[in-house]
Amino acid sequence: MNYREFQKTMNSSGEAICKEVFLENQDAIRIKKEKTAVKNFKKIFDAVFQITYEKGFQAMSMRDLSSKTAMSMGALYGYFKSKEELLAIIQKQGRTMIQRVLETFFHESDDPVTRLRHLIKAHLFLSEAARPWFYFTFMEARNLSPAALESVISLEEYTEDILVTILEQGEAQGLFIQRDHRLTASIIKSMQQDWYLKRWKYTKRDISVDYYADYVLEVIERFCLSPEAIERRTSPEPGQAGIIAS
Amino acid sequence: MNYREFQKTMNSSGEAICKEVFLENQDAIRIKKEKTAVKNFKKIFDAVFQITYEKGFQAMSMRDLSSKTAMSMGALYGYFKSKEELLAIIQKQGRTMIQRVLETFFHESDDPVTRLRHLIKAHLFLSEAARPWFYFTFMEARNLSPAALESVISLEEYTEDILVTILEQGEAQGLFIQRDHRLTASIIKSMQQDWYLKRWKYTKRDISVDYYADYVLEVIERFCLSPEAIERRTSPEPGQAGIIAS
DNA sequence: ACAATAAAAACGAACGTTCGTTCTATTTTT
DNA sequence: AAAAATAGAACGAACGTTCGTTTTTATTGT
Repeated sequence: MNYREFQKTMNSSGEAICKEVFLENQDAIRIKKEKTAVKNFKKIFDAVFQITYEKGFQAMSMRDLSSKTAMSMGALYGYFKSKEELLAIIQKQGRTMIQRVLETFFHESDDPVTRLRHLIKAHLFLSEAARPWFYFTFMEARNLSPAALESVISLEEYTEDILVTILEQGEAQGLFIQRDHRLTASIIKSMQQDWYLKRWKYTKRDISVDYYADYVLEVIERFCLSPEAIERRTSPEPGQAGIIAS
Repeated sequence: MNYREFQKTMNSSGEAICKEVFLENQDAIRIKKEKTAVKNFKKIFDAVFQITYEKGFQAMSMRDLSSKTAMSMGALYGYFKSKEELLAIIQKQGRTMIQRVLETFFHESDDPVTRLRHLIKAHLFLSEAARPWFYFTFMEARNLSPAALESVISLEEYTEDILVTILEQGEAQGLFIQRDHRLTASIIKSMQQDWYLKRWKYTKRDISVDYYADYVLEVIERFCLSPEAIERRTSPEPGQAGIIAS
């Protein structure tokens, strides 16, 4: 799987997310018609991501948001009760979206090795396709209420748990070396995170997400794979290890 | 080298940094006597780190800072010209401190392999000893002026350059495999960064910086070291590779 | 040793601005 | 003409910053 293939399986525009936001918060917002709500939620989210990427959410004023979206203050407040709630809505929707996609990719294969590959790639590709959501979730977590912050932490632990499970299964089947799997998972996550936190760097160097994903996989497999698993590696997916210097 | 040894080579308290801040900005601040300035700069920095860790710098009001430091508003403004300048001072001082320490560790050994080990460890240990400075430098970079932001980026690139240099030297000597060294350096940095960005996670799991450093080294060496270098590895420093499952 | 005096530092109320939010009049859509 | 959505002026609270005053510290003269 490469990024192009991944994109096809996703509804690329954020329209579906906006629709879900509308349906979930329908009682708390003033706008009645779905079409209007979805259109303007998209406008609002895009503007928030744009402004926030440069200044942070706290530094973004409602007047900034008003002028970027070309909506009046009164119009904006038809879509959320307060600035704090707007933050909470974005954070929550981002998290559920991420969690949902990762879950589908977890239940896709049986072999631990290919399962690990798919999951690492899926996570990276998703963070590429929905970069603003990932960046926002990470950088603006501080401003959340304690309860919401708990959810952020539990998502971090949840995604690690999935990786740990795979690594343990793999070890039981003799495919992975005995390691501190939890820490390995942490390290995998740190490399995934770098992709969307330092995106400017990789853009500048013309590094594609496919290239990056293969590199990360190579690092992890060199570290985790047992000698038997390495033997097996070259034949089933020949194009996979294209990075290794020939 | 472990963390305890590293700490001894550093002046642990931030007093030296505060003194330098005083001397560098002496013309811009109202306070005349070094002793008073140093004492209160330390109080101010500690308070800023504490408040900022929870809310971010923008969300911190000068009244927050006033009550946390137990200094009046008027007193505070004797130490910096504006809130923005306070941010710039902390950022700049943090960067020069980091750069200075890393430079000394770069010129410490000849062999690329031990040089790489020392540098990775030094970076991790420094981020442990001066965690608030690292965290602040990363998280509050957004609020900087374009010129100051350029400095942040150039420090990121500088530290990567050092790693790339070592990896290239090592490859020339047949100690490292041919790789995309720049990307390897990026990945090393991402793991180092995780240590201070997600410190709460590692604290919760009782993972020491020594343990983490050895784990990172093992990941990188498995990925980079040539077969000859691996052969050599067990004899010169026997205690080094204690992580590998026996 | 001790007032008297000058210098340094701290204080905190007050200023103008900007913030998030509200509300009613108006426009647009159905 | 009824309902839905937008406009933008207005509000009090909170912001960063200033400044005249008070308190603390250091220096001087006797």
